[in-house]
Amino acid sequence: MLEIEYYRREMLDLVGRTIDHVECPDPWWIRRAGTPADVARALVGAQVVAIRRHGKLLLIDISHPSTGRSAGDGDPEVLGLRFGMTGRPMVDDRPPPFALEYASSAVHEEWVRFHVEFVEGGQLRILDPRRLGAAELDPDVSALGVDAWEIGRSDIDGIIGTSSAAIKSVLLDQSRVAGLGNMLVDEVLWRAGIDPSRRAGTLSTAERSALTEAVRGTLPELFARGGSHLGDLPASRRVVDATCPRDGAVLRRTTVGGRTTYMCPEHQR
DNA sequence: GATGACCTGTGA
DNA sequence: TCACAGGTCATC
Repeated sequence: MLEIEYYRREMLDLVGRTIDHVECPDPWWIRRAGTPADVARALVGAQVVAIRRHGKLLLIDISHPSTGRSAGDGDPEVLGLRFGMTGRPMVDDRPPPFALEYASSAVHEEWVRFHVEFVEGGQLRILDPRRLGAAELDPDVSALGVDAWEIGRSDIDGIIGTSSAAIKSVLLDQSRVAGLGNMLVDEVLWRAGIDPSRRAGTLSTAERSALTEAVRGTLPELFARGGSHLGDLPASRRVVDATCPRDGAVLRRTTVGGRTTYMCPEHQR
């Protein structure tokens, strides 16, 4: 999600431009939006009005000044972009501002899944080697939970509810809280001193406060450092026999919610 | 709520 | 050669 916020800021240059041409070399990548012809029909002639983010979903607000029609008559108002793990945008041929942890920084033409050219010049290209991302028209933002960046202490009880699932699974559930991925959740739970496999509903009031503060502290801090992989429990420690930077214990590698999980058996309980 | 499939580049 | 990465979705 931190990466998506970088992308959002990078793409702010597109605001005000009018879409002249759309290419969808990979129909798989736009499957949610229909066929390449559907997408072209929906986007060409539209103007980029704003670029927002909710969780991991990037939202491009568009208007259709040339048609003279008002909203609500069927024209899409939002283009949604999901980047998955390996997707990244290139704006006007500028490379993304940083490297991804699990993806090559190379630019292969065959990795371009989505390509938009603008009347005023320049273009937006989405590269996604592993094809985990997707484009979507008018995505249902209401299906997503509160944005993790905006989370407050009062949100936590609603997020956890009466869930008996592992707290890690709950935090990864985008419909409860949007924006936390596998590595960020591990980092947050490590900071809060909470075992990822703990049943969510069993968290005490103090633990819920610690969890909230961990989320609120971690996101701005790691954003400033440059990405999700640069936490105190960084990607470089997600290896066998790595030790906890807090107490020196050997980190445990487990599976929680179907995801590889690193945690400290000494201080996460 | 839990599990596995899906996508494919990467590194052992 | 093959396990693994993780966000999302289908299925139980």
